[in-house]
Amino acid sequence: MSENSGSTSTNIFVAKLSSYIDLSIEEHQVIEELTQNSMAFDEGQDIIFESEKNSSAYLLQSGWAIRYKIVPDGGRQIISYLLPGDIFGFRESLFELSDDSVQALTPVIVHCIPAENIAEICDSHTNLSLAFTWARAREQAILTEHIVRLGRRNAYERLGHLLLELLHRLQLVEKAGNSDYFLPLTQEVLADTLGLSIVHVNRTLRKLRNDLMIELDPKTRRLRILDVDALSEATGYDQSFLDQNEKPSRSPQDAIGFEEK
Amino acid sequence: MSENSGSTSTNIFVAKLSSYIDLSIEEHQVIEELTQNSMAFDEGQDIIFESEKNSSAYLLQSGWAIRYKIVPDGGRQIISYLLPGDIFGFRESLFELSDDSVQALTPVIVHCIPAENIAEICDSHTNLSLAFTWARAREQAILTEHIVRLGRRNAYERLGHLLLELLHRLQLVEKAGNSDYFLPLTQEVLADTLGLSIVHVNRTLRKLRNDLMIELDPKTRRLRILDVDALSEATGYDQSFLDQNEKPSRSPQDAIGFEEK
DNA sequence: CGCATCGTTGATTGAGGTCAAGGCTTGTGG
DNA sequence: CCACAAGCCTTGACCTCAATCAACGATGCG
Repeated sequence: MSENSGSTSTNIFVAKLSSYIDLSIEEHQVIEELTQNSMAFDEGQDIIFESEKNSSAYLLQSGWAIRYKIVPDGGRQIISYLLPGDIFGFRESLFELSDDSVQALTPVIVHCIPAENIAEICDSHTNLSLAFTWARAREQAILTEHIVRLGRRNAYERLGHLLLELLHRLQLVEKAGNSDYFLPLTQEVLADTLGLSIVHVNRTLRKLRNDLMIELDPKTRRLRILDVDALSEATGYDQSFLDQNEKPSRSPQDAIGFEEK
Repeated sequence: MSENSGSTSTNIFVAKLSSYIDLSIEEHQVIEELTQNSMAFDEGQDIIFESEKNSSAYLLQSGWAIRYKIVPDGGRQIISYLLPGDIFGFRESLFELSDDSVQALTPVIVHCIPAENIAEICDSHTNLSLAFTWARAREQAILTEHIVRLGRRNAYERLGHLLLELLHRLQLVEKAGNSDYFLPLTQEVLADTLGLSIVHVNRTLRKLRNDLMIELDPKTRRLRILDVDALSEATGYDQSFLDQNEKPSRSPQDAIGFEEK
C-alpha cells in the first residue's frame, strides 16, 4: 500500500450520495476533505485482514474488492463485492465481531476515515450519518439477495443473477454501459462466490454463452449481457432490491438541490 | 394482532443492551417507555409483509420469528431468525429497499417504535443510537455466517452449525440451558433455511441423532446437543462471530454500572 | 524456455433432489 | 365416539445436478 495525496476530480461519493440524499454545501466539503488522502492497493493485497484489529471506515474510490471468509477446510466463501463508490469496514469500526477479510481484486484506491472521526462526523452532519445508515441498509439488502441466490437457485440462475446484480450496481456509479462492463473475476472467484466448483462455473458460463445470454471475452474481460430481460426472467432477477425510490432528508432547509442524472 | 398494554417485568432489552453498552438511567427509562405498548401475533401471522410500506422498528419481546423471501418459482428462503431481544425492521425504516417479509413462528410479542420517533431517540440518546448500530452490525455478522453456511458447507454441517448458532444466541438472552433449548421449527422451516429439501433434512437429522450429536424429541420440541465441542468441530462452528468483547460507551460519565450475568 | 495461472473438456462419482407412500398426531364435525 | 382430513415425520427407490479427478491448451512472465 502506498500513500498518495489524491487529486480527485469529480468525487464519486458526492455523486453517489447525492442521488439518494440531498447534501448541504458544507457536507459536500466534508466529503471532499475526507477523500483528500488516499491509499492504493495492488491486486491480491489485503485491505483488511481477518485478525487485524481495524476500526476505520473506508470509501472505495476505484477498483474492485471482495469481502470473504476462510472456512476450516481451507475453502473460501466470498461474502460480497465492493465496487467503486461503496463504503465498507464501518461495521467493524464500532465493535469487534467480524473476522472476515477484504482483499483487492484489481488495483484499488481507498479513502480511510479513522474510527475517531466517524462518530464526530455523524453527530455534526445528520445527512452524512444518514448516508452511512443508507449504505448499511443497502449492503444488507445485497447480502439478503445473496442468501436467496445460494439457498434457492441452481448454478445457471446463480451465475446469471450475479452478473445482473453487478451490471446494475456498476450502472448506478456509471461504470457500466447499457448492457456490458469490465468483469475482473476469474472463474475461481465466481466459484467461491456462488458456492460452486470452478469446473461447474466454466460449464455454466458456456451454457449462458450457448443460450446467447452473454458474451464474455476472456482476453479483454468484457462482459456483455445480450438480453437483460430474458436473463432476468431466466434467473429470477428483480433489481428492485437495489433501487432507492426516496430521497429522505432530515434537514431540508439547508439542503441544496442536486440534479438526478 | 391485538393491542395489549404490557406489564413487562424485567425488560429483556435493558438486560441485553446493558451487556454490550453502559446505559444511563435516563436511557433505561426511555427503553421502558418504548416497551409499554406491545402487539401480539399468532403463529403463522405476518408481522411485516413484503409489499407493505412499513417504516417502524420492532423489538421482539418473546417468541420466534423469521425473515424470509419468496422466489419466483414459489420456493421460500428464510434469511434469518428473530429471537427474543432482537431488534428488526429498522432497516426498512429509513429506506425502501426491502421486500422481504417477517412472520411469527410461535406466538410473539413485539414492541413497535414508530419511524418518526427513531431519529429523535437516536439524536438525543447517543447510547441508544449505538445500540441500534450494534444490532445492525450483529445482524450482519449473522447474515455473513449464513452465507458461508450455504455456500461452503454440506447438509450435515449446515444443520449442526445452525443448531449451534441458535443455542448460542438463545443462551445470550437466557432462553436456553447449557446445551438444550426449545426448537419450534418444523423440518420444512429448516429446509427453507438451509437450502435443502425436507426429505434430506429429515435424513440429516437422523444422522446427527445416530452420531449421538443431538437428541430431539418431536413431541416436546426440546433439542439437546449432546457434545457441543464435538459438533462445533464437526461443523466448523466458531461462536466468536456472536461475541462482544468490548463495552464501547461514548458517554461514560453518565453511564451507570450494570452487572454482567 | 520453463513454470504458473487460468480456461477448457471428458469421465466418473456422489450428495442431495424428487417422487411416492405410509404412519402418527391433532383437530373437527357428524 | 368415531371418521376424516390436515400436518408433520419417516422411509424407500430412483434420478440429476454438481463435485471430483484428470488431463491438456493457452497465455504470460521471469
